[in-house]
Amino acid sequence: MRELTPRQREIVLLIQEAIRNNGIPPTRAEIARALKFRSANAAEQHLRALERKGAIELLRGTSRGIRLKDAFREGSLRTMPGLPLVGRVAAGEPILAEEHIEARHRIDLDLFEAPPHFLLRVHGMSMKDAGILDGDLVAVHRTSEIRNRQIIVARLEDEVTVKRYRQEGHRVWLMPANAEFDPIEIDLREQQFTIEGVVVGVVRDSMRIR
Amino acid sequence: MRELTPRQREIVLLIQEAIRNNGIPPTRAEIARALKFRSANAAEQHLRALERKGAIELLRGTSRGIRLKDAFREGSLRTMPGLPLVGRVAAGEPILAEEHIEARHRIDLDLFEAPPHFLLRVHGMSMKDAGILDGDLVAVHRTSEIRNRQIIVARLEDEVTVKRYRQEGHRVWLMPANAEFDPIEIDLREQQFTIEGVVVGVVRDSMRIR
DNA sequence: ACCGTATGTGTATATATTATCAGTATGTAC
DNA sequence: GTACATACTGATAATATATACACATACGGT
Repeated sequence: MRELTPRQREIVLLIQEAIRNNGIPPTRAEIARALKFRSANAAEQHLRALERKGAIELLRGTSRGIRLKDAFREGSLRTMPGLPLVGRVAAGEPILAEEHIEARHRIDLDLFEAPPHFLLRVHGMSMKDAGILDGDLVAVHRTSEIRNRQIIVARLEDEVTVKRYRQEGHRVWLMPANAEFDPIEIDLREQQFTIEGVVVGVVRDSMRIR
Repeated sequence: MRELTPRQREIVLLIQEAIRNNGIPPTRAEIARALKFRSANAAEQHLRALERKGAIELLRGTSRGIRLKDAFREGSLRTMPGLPLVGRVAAGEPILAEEHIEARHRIDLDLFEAPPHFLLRVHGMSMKDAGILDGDLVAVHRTSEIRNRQIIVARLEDEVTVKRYRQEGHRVWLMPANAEFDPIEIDLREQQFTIEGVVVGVVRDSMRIR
């Protein structure tokens, strides 16, 4: 999508404001009035340009038929169903299978350093020293590009696990953050091993006394 | 506000759906079409009734000028400014003073066991063993009703601190969750001590390698 | 020099939409 | 029994709105 011009950004802001304040998008005449155009057609031209650039969608023959595209819609949280919360994952099934989705939670995505794609409930205390406790939710960004020492979500023989990643050549260690647990060593040439994503955040939803 | 009739509820649902799907409220004719009225005036009459009952507001002389009142608006998250994120708090100032609010973050409130009122950035490692690390955000529910062993946000001589609470008579201990730190003992008869709230959750927004 | 895009003015028109008037029918509160 | 809200049909007037067409200026790229 090409960049919007300053004037075009003003139009988008105006549309957002109208929706926020009045609950309805503006008419061409209202846009013209707000920006002191003497002709409503100036607004029409701007809207056409914004549609060409993919910022909005115009519903033909419909009054106030201006729809902001996702990237320009405010509070996309509202329309967003929310991040799926994945509980226990059964053997052999994809991690985001509908059956595993216990709930959906809406969270500002820009709270995290990379946008999470789902939340996963962690079982066990193997990452205790990294501040990830039993029952915590980890926010996971799906990617296979990971670096050493990042905390990742991996799948090892149908078991989903959260560990710190370390690789040297064809050998991978999944390092717990708890002295009571032992590292898991994997030989990439021999073993089935899938990286589901990288942990970008933690949400603890219960402060039960431990 | 009087109860809505079943038919009136249908109209409200239709308006919500139109806003959700198209981004704009429906016209009288569109309502009539959807509900198979043969006259748009039926829709008009329903809208007038809904306005009398306070469910909607009609903008006169405005196409699609239907505004849902708060109680009927979906996704109130959208209009919600979000939880204030409180950074360092200066001495002598209220914790929620505007100057301390670094940002606002929208999070489903029902994610936590009690609705949080604000987020507070934690400094230091004194609660490490409770899974609260330096830089974490704690979700705080403002209340002064607290029980022993709960993790609370307190203010001690203009210092804001997160600790586990323990009280016996007029003596209070603020217990760190880290052997390297010492408990803080307070005599309620002598010292200034304010409870800002109870920690109901934790959000870690950066997984920097520690 | 010429073209495309951005940014407008000004006029006109078809149509989308609100709004009002005149009815019909049903239930319910008083 | 009669007032009043609900739940519609049907028609029409008034106006709100989208959209097309003609024209102007400025600016950057080729």
